[in-house]
Amino acid sequence: MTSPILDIVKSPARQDSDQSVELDDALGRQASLSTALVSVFRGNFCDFILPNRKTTAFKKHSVIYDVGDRERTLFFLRSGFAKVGTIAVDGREVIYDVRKSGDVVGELCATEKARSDRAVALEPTDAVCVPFEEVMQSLLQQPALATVLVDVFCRALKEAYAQVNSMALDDTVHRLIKVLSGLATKIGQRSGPLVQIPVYLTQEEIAQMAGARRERISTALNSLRRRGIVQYSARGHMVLDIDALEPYLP
Amino acid sequence: MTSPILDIVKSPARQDSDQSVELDDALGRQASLSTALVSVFRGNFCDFILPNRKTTAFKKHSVIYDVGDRERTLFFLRSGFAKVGTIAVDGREVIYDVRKSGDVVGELCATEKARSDRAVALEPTDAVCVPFEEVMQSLLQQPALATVLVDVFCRALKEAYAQVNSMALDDTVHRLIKVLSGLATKIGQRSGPLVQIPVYLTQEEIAQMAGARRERISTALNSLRRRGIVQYSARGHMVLDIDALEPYLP
DNA sequence: TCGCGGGTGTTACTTTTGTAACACCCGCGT
DNA sequence: ACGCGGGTGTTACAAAAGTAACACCCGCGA
Repeated sequence: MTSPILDIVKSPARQDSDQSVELDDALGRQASLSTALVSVFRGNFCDFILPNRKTTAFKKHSVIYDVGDRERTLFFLRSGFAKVGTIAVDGREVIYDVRKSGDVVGELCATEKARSDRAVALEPTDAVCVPFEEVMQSLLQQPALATVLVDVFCRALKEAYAQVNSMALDDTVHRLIKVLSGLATKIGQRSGPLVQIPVYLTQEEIAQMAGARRERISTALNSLRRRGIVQYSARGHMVLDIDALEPYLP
Repeated sequence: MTSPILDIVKSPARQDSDQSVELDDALGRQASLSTALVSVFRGNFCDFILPNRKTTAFKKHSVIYDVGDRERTLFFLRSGFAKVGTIAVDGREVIYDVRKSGDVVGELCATEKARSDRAVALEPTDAVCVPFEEVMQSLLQQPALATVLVDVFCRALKEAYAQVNSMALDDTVHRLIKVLSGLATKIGQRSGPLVQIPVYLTQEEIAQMAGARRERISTALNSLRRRGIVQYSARGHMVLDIDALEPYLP
């Protein structure tokens, strides 16, 4: 993954004063505003399910599980990031969500024999892999954990519905804005009015999240940059100005 | 709700031989091919949660719960049909799903303080209303029920993702086809190669399920009728020829 | 019985989106 | 050092979807 920032920053589309801002990992690592998936490591989930299990390391871009897989296991992310989505028969890709350490991935196998979705590591990622059967068994011994599991599903469901809304009602630009602000609240690292997205996502991937063509996203992104809503940090990571973003939101 | 069948059947768009077929309630009521939401009445859910509770009757078109509601209760449908969806600030509506007796409705309140969705009875509908708290409590006493609840959420999530796929990848006609075949498998009543949809849905509602304008749905529906995929029964209920439908599906 | 309201069918027009094609820039490996 | 490949920016053009407007048909209630 190269980081063609200079290209972007100097591109003909640039007309204003957004210097590539200096944020990278400088202010990062502080409280992210994640509200997406409950951290399954609180609520004793870790105490019950995770101890004495080895974590598996996934390399960047490696497939954690894929469409058609028949193994039924949940992945508890301990570090890194993963995109979850699917690939249609014709090869076109859709991304439902990006998840980070503390989130679960692979929940859908609860009702499936063969997976209909897939997850791919966006960065080097460590995960604890637990067979679905064993998750359900620890639920029998520790019923309070059910709350956590229900919460995981419920949040995912709510977000999926939000995505349906956006696709049904919004145009490309507003879908993009929702994708970006979703990323900001889920995995963003805040510093003042700016939020940095700590993973590198290609325009193609953003397009797959927004349900639009990459070319449109490219144009929309530049229009947002001219309005000061989007910038790029030194490492090519996106930085959002949430104050500037908010007025466009609902 | 009027049933303008004659209008439809005799409309200028008609060019072939689809007589309004005689099926209504004649062959109905037999095993529907529902696979959508697990019947929560199996698996002892009813034994534990539902006995000694009164069922509430909802009139056709009455709102079971609405966007913004702060009460947290699940509704276990015992008869009838309900659409679940939402209304945007500008009034535009989106429908996520149609559910029938045996299904739950209102699950989303598990993580919300204020509901972001709404459910409306499509027919006179009876439901057992159970506060979410009590559901979780019976889970503590009867941990095996967790399987059922997880299943409910997981199926809803899987279907929501399918909807996202369709909106991202399909054009209007294919989205319509998926909506129809989804209705067929969820609430359809089968008789031979034909499946009847036992609720009356306006084109507007179908459009809200497909994420498209009513006008397009009207046209697409007529094109499907000319191809023999869709017919109307005597009471204005849709009837699908699943054999004719299948080739268009994936 | 007359008119109204709701649902449907259809069309001309506008807007949005997708498609195709290409140029550019960069970093990397040969 | 050079070229290649991947990611980005941009445009002209074609296709799809939304908009607006209207006609029709029906059932129902005044």
